[in-house]
Amino acid sequence: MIITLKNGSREFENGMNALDIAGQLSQDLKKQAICARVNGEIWELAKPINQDCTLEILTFEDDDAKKVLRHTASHVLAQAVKKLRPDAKLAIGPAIDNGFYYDFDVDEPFTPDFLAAVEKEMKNIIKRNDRLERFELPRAEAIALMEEKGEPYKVELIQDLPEDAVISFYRQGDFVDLCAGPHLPSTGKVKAYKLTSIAGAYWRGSEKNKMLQRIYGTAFFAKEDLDAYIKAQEEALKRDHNKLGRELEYFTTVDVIGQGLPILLPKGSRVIQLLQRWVEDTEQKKGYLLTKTPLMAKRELYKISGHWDHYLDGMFILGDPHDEEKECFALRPMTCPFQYQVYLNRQRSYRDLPMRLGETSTLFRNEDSGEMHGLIRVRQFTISEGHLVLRPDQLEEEFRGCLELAKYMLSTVGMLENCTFRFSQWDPENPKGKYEGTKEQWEEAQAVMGKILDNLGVNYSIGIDEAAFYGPKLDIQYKNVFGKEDTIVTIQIDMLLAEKFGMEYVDADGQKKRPYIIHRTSLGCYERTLAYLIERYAGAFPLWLAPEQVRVLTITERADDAARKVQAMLQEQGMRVEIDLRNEKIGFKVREAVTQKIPYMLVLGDKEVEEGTVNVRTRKGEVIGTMKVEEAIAMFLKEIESKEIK
RNA sequence: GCUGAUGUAGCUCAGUAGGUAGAGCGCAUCCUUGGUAAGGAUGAGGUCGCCGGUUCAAAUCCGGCCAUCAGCUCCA
Repeated sequence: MIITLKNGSREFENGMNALDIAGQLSQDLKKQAICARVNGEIWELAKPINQDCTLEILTFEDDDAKKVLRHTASHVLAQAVKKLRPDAKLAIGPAIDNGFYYDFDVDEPFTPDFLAAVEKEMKNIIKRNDRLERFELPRAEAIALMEEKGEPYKVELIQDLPEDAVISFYRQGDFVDLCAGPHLPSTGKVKAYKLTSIAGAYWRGSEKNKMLQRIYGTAFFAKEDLDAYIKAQEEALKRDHNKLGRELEYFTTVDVIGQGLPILLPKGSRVIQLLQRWVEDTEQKKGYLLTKTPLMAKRELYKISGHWDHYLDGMFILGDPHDEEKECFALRPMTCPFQYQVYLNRQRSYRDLPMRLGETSTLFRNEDSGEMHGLIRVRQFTISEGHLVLRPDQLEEEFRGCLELAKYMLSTVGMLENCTFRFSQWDPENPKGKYEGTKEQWEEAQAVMGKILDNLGVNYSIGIDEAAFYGPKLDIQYKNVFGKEDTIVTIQIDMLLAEKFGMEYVDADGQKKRPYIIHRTSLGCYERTLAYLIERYAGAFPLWLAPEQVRVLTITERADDAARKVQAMLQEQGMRVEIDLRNEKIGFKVREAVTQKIPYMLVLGDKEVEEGTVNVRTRKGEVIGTMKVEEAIAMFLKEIESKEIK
């Protein structure tokens, strides 16, 4: 058979497996081989190859190989847990980004001590270096085997497989698990691993099911890689906005105010104000009209929009929602029906379109108590909301404009390179009745949006059942330091709410027509953005966004007057400047300013006072040196103007 | 909402055989006027998250609630 390798084709004997072939290529490769990619599919090394194909021998560098290693590690974990707690029922144990987990049903929850014991037992299993042997069984026998082993969850999994599915198992020593594979040849290859945490997780991801115990872990091929990963994790957690944002006094929370209701302290408020002004000014240049609409409305508005039926639980209600006799209000969970009233204010012509409406809009959502997280998931937040009312022929051009605006915003604040794009679609099954509108309407909206995204060359993944109830979305996603992903910017096409609110325009032919609407944000939720920026910069904001840009530090009180003058000169230019006149040594003042991540320090002593200069130093420890105040100001203003990321 | 962990001074945390509390940082006052990441002394500051129970006695044991953290579910 002819095997196409990375660097050319070669002939091999029929029936050889990937490991044998690797051995013929080089002994090093054979040693490092973890699995193989045969015609794009991941294969175990031991699987015989019987026909011409392309073959890639995968080492740990490859993401797919890491998955195989980690998947095998999850089996080792399960085997160890079964040894120590034979009563544990096995659920599922896949590889995930950066690691793996396994879910168990146990009467007594796992403890950290137990985790340590499991790690130890895993070591024994790895030492024994048992081979992982694959075998297949017919459906009835597969079910019988799992029933005999007392694994009801596995039985359920088998029962849900399609009739024609191949049902495979993997055996390592005395442990057998239902599994499609592929796996490493033996447990001894799991060299560097660590169990990281215990958590609850619902069986099959549904809150209606029993909550199981999940053990998370990670595995690498080499100890150094594991250590590096653990160190990187620790470093990442130091940037956690929920810690750093409080330490640096960007925000705080207070029990008596309540969950999900953070208080923005002066520094956090300043950053958000700077972002807001910039967003509003930029949108104005892009032709957006500014609106300011109420934060609450009568229940009747939400009945029209559909929120009353779909999201009553998510709203803060003022009054008795079930007493139809009395007036009942609700705080707004979104801006759409409010901003639509601006459009509806009078009859609109096709000449009025596109109409781009923007609003810095505060929203209220009654999130479940377990959902809140620092500034990323909160119950009251402010977004750069906007709705574009369009003729069909304007849809693509305006969608492009929204996407370009969002990308400009995200790249300016330094976040774009870590964003991913998700085309959020409905679930045609619509099991919970979440989505309104007809199949035809959904298919049309998704087709239009898909075409636009493809035309714009957006590199997106598809998220099924992630759409809004009224239409599909392009969600721009961002990950926090824990690797948890949330939406930072969203651009949505809506064909339902326009109809519900009776929005129309008179076209050139005199006919009344239904406009398309784009819902969009340009920089998303300001609280969330602030959180990500704190993590992105570890609190060291670019000069234009830094709440305190410059601090003037005096060496002796003889410099106090000069320091005040310098502060006044910088403030005159619109800069945010504080002075530190305290009776402390310069080293102490510098240390404090650096700890607080102030971009620039201006040191003033007798020498500078005499010369009328300032001594400029950065938070990175770079002493730029002595210069005239005017020179320093010019340098700062240039950096502010450019929004440079240093 | 669910699972687990946590809650002691403004902050970070000590306080296991139940006997009404400690440190560092910060804060205040005083001394020190110094040259680029911590000068020194003194002092103030706590219903030990809240409510209830057990006990002669609870920060410590038990129960309920509130809040925080991680994960799950959710996220218009």
